[in-house]
Amino acid sequence: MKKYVPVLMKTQMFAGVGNDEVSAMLSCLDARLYNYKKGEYVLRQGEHLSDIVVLVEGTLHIQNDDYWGNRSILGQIAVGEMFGEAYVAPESGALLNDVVAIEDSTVIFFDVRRILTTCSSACRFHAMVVQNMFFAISGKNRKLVQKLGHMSKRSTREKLISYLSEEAKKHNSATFNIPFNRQQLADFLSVDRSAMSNELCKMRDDGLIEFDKNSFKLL
Amino acid sequence: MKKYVPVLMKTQMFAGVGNDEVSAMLSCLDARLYNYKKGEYVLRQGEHLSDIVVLVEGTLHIQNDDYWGNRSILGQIAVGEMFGEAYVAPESGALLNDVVAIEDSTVIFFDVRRILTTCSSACRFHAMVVQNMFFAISGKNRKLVQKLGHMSKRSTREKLISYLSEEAKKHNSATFNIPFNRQQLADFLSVDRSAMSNELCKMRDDGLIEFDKNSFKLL
DNA sequence: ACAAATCAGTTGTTTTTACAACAGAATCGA
DNA sequence: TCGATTCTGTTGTAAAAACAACTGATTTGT
Repeated sequence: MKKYVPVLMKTQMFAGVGNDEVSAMLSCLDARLYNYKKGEYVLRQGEHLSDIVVLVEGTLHIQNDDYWGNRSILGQIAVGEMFGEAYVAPESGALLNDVVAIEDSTVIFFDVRRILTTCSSACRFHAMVVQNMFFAISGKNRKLVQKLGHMSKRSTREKLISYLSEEAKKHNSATFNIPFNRQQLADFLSVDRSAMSNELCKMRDDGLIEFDKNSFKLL
Repeated sequence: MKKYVPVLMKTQMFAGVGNDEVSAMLSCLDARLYNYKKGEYVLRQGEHLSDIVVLVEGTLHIQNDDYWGNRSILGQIAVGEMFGEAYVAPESGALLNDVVAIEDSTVIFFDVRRILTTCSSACRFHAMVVQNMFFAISGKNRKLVQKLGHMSKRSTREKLISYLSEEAKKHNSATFNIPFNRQQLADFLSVDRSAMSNELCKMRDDGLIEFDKNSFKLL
């Protein structure tokens, strides 16, 4: 376990916590290390979870199979990222997705109750971890709400307007660069790339926006 | 402030905390009470927030104006609900929405750092509040991810398949009732009601599902 | 520097969705 | 109970998006 302390130190969860403190907290947080071979399941749909999990080696996929067996990959988890935090609330019910190792992987499970219940003064940094976790989920929440705001628009143009307006607000300027190329933006907004490209040009023709590559200007 | 302790006790934030304890914690959490007349802004786009806010009287709307001034109402906040929790992380940047009182309203602001930094032993229930907050936002997260999973599907049929599959998993059964009528389900999935109704019937004709009112069965 | 790969825009066709308008069934209220 | 309202399904039409295929521009790697 000690081997992975440097990895843990770089995670959001342990941001600002020193090497020795992380080591000291491992037992206090009931950290358990597990290895998975490529193809093995880390978490299964239907299971109940009361741990927050951090990937310290390898790569994982979050997968979803619908009732008729169609599989879709919802996301990829890279080293240092945490998952499971959305399912740890007592009332959250069973997991609805699978988490699978797509290469040999190692994860560390942390009991959420041990995280949230500050223990003896032995771990002075415990409160810091709680804050880190809270802000991490809070930030995730914000991103989800924002994305949902765009996605809930019916037309491609409305989605673009929603997204671009928000970027302008974030940058506090009508001119800004976006962190996506066209395909990525289309994927982000769940629309067809060529249709979106087409719509962007129409919006330019209508005098709503100007753009050049990743640089946009709202008029 | 004391007047609203019974309201606070019913909130997710203070679940399981007794009357006297809530009262005692108000100062420890730096609770500040504000009144707003109908039409006044509780929070404004562009502001920075480091408080979690609980509505104790009235009704609020979360509004969003795009760059060209088109307003959309993202949601309504009822008595006992909290908001702002997605923006309290230090790195979250400015608010992107407005919160407006649509009738005379009263809210209580709680400094998030005071919540997360457990104080002296005076408030034994402080840890409980931290847990409550954590689970609340974690649960919100889960709902958002799930909804996003449906919304990211391109066609109405795929959205329905995604939603119905998930309901089946939740109920652990191929037969279940949904908590929406047709219009509400259409709004939830951001599609047209009549088109959705049409698609549901096609899915029935294709032998995928059976349904009667709110009761569905996957085949 | 050059070939290969990636990226952005364009066009035409097909499919899907939104929209509007309506009808029958179910529900609600007086 | 009766009228009004709400809910659900149906249909036709218009609008929009997806899809496929292609072009030229830009970037990348050797």
